[in-house]
Amino acid sequence: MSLDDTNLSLHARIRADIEGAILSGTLKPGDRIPFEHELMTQYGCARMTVNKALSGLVEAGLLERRRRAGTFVSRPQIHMAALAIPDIQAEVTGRGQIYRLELLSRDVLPAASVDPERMRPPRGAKVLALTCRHLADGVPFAVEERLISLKAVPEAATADFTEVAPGSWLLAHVPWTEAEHRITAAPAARLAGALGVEESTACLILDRRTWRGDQPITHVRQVFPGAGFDLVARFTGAGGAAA
Amino acid sequence: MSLDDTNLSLHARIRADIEGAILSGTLKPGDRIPFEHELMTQYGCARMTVNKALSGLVEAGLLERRRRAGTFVSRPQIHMAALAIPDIQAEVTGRGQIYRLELLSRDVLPAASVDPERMRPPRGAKVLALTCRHLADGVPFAVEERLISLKAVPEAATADFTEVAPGSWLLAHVPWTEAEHRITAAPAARLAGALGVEESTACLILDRRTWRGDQPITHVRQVFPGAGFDLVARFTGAGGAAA
DNA sequence: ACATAAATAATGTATAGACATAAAACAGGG
DNA sequence: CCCTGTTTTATGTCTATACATTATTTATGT
Repeated sequence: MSLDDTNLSLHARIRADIEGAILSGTLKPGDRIPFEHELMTQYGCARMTVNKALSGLVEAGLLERRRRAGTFVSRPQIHMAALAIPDIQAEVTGRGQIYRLELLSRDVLPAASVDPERMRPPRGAKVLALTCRHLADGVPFAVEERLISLKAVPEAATADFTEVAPGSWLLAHVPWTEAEHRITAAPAARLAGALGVEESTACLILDRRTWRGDQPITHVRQVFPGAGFDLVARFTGAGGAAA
Repeated sequence: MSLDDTNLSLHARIRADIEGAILSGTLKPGDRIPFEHELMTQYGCARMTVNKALSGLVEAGLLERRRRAGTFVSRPQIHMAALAIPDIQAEVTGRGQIYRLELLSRDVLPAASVDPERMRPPRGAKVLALTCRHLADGVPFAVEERLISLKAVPEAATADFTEVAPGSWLLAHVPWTEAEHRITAAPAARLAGALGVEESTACLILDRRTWRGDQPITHVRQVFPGAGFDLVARFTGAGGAAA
């Protein structure tokens, strides 16, 4: 089973063996893996050690366990992928380009005047509305329109967003518990000027909203001219099915 | 700590307590949580029980542990979200519309003539190239261009893709181990006719590739006219930071 | 003061047992 | 044949202990 006697701990080796068998296809979704008792004698260890290995794989979603029946390879149900939502500054500098931020507008709005489609701040709260342009080597890379609830993030009122991008600032300051992303395509339209493209240019639009419990924190719409950017989601996982 | 004495197991309760404290913000990223030894006396249990609770939270990415230093709330680095990649048929019927599939073209190509950007099939392998149109209530919903490696999926050569969409067929037949998704925006261009829109219409483009080990299985490019569709990723999780 | 060695304190791993729990298999009784 | 208990069995949880590992702190020698 484990030809290479690496320096892994025993439970990590058991785990790696099973994970490998699943990823290589030797074990297929729905297959039953040996009982804890069998693995225990097979590896010559205590049941807790086997249990810890299997528990990790259950947590990771590779296995399912049914009492009395045994432990089975999960059939990956919905096709999920880990989507890395990029920090724009990191994305630009990661490409070896020079990043620059421009703050195009900054306003404090009463909650009532905020489009409820974008954010539903608590009654009476104030909302900071920002428009920023991200540039890569001086060329517009993206424009973002952002709302920040000052009820949730009062410190934002005094933060200087001419140097640090609001996204990076929030990333470092405010924890969230829920997030929603919506990805669409649309023409640049009224943002064409700010992006330096034609009005009809196809753009990738990323809407992101975050909450802390019930309280909304921020909503941001980032608009990327189509040619310059794409989102990549890479997934290595349990024998799903190729769609 | 745990006011509601639910029917949870002890390690699950410890875990829930800490998870709750993180999600509610009582514990912030970077904070140190009590040592195992302290939690052990606090809950009146063995260290292994505490350890199991914490190990789960480490696996889930909520905690980080440093020997001799203690256990800390993670500062969530990259912003990840679970993205549900939709099955088009399910998406359409889920909206209460009638789904229909049209097979526009079907060819078998030698590996050498396949754009290596799309797929790198093994030498000498044949590749099935399909173009399909998905319709919702008779209106074009998406066009997909697909390559299927007949080396990896020989059964595809004889499958009837005029009824079942290739995506659904593969979903039911072929397990994968790795997948990559790339999301971009572009004008409809040469697919404008098939989609029934202007050439300049902004479209959402989803490129998906799947592998089984090193062997490529399929590549598909699905093109959605901008107005008709969006991808949604919802994430409830560990005290990340609001970007 | 500075490099080096020893003590310390936290997590990491593992053990051998125990009892709990739930679901499947098996038995009988109607 | 169906329904109902009873037994079996694999996982679920937990304990008390032991030693390993490693980064820090403290002590020590130059």
